Amino acid sequence: MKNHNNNHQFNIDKFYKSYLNGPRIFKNRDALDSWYIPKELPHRDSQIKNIAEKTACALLGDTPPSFLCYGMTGTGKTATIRYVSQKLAQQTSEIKPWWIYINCNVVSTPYRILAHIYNTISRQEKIPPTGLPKDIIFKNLLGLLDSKIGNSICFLVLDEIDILVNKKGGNEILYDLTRLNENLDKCKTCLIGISNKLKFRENLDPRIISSLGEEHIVFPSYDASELRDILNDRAKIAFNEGVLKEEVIPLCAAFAAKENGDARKALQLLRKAGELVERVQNKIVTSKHVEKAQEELENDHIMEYIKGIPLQSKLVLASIYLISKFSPEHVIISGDIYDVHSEIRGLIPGIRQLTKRRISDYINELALAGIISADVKSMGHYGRTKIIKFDISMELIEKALLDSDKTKGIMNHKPVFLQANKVKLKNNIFKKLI
DNA sequence: TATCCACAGGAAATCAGGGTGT
DNA sequence: ACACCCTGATTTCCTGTGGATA
Repeated sequence: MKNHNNNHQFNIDKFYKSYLNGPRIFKNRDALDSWYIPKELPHRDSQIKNIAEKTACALLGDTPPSFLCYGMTGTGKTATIRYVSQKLAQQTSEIKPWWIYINCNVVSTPYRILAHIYNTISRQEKIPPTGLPKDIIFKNLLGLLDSKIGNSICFLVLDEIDILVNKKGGNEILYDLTRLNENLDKCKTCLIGISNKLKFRENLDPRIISSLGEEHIVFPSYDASELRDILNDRAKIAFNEGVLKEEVIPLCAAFAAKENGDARKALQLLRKAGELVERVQNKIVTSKHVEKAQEELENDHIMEYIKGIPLQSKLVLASIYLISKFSPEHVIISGDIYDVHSEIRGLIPGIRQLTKRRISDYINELALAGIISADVKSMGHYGRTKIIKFDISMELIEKALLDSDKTKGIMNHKPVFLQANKVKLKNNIFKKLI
C-alpha cells in the first residue's frame, strides 16, 4: 500500500486469492472480542452467584435491590452482567425482564440517558436527540415504562457510572433514576452501576448511596493463571487446531497480568498475534508474534487516541512536539506551550486563540492519557509551573499528527518563540534548577 | 524571613450550536 | 418568529502556593 513511487501497484485480486488459499488461522475470531459472551465465565462463580441471587426475584415480579459492581478494567464486570442477564432471559417465566444497557461514557448527559432509555423501550416514537425539557421526558418515560413494560422489571445498567457522577447534573439524574419506582404504578426498575473506581462514592450524593450503594460486588483482578484459563477457553473457539504454540497463551496471560490483570487486553493481544500471523500468511503463532502484538497494540491505542482528540488538543500536543524537536534541550513549561500554541494556531485558519487556563486543561488531559507527563514544580522566583516531558516516542507523535490534514502543515514550523534571547536565558536558569 | 513569580486549578458564567413546541 | 431547552467548549474570576531570591 505504501509504494506510490514504484510501478508495482498493489494487486488486490491476487491478494484476495492467496488470502483465501493461504493457511487458516481463525475459526471464529469473534470469540476474542470483549463483547463476546462465552458459555462459561471462568473464575467469576461467586460474582455470578451473587448477581443471580439478587436478580432472581425479578422472575416473580418483585423488585430486585439496586447494587454496584466494582473492579478494574477487564475484570469481567460487564461480561458477567450480560452473562447473567442472558441466563435470566432463558428461564421459563411469565415475566420477561428488560435490560437496558447504558455506557455513561457514550450516553454522557442526563438528557441523553433519559432519551436513551425511552428510545430503547419505545422503538416507535423516539425522543429527539435534543430540544425538550428534561422533566417532560421524565414524565413521558414514566408513562412509557408503565404502559410498555407493564408488570415486569426493567434493569438499568449504568456502565462507567463514575464518569457520570463527576459531571454537573450527574447526581441529579442518578437520584431521579433511583426514585423511578416511587412514581411508577405497575412497572419496577432496578439500577445496576458499574465502576472501575472504588473511590467515586466520595462524590456520590448520600441519598443515592443509601439506595444503590449499600451492597456492592467486587471483581478482583485476574492473576496470570486465571487469565490463562480464560484465554484457553476462548482460543478453542477462536483458533483452528494447532495454530497456537503452547507458549503463546501463557505469554499473553503474563503480559496482561502485568497490566492489572486486564482480560480484555489479554484477548486483544491474542487476537492481534493471530492477525499478525495471518497477515504474513504463516501457519503458527509463536511468542515472537505475541511480543510484536504487544508493541503494536500499544502504538495502535496511542495513534487512535491522538487521532480522536479535538484539533485544539492536537495543537497543544504539536506545540510540545515542536519545542522538543527544534530545541531538544529546552525545559518545557506550560507557559511555553501557551506561547507556541498561540503562534501555531494563527497558521491554521479558523482556530481561535485560547486562554492559559484552557491550555492547562488540555495539558492535563494529555498527561492523563499517558502521552506526556506533567509535574508541577516550583521554581522559586520563577514561579510555579508544570514541567512537561513526553512519555512516548516522538516518532509516534509525529506519525499521528502528520496523519491529520489540519496539523500536517505545521509539523516543520520552527517556533519563533524559541529564538527570543530572553527565552533562551530563562531556560538556561531552569535547566540548573531542575 | 518576607517576598513574589507564574502559574495551578476550582467554580461559575458565557457563548454558540443543535433542537423543541406553539 | 419566539421563547425556551440541553450540551460542550471556553472564558472569567478567583484563591492558593513552593521555594529561590533579596
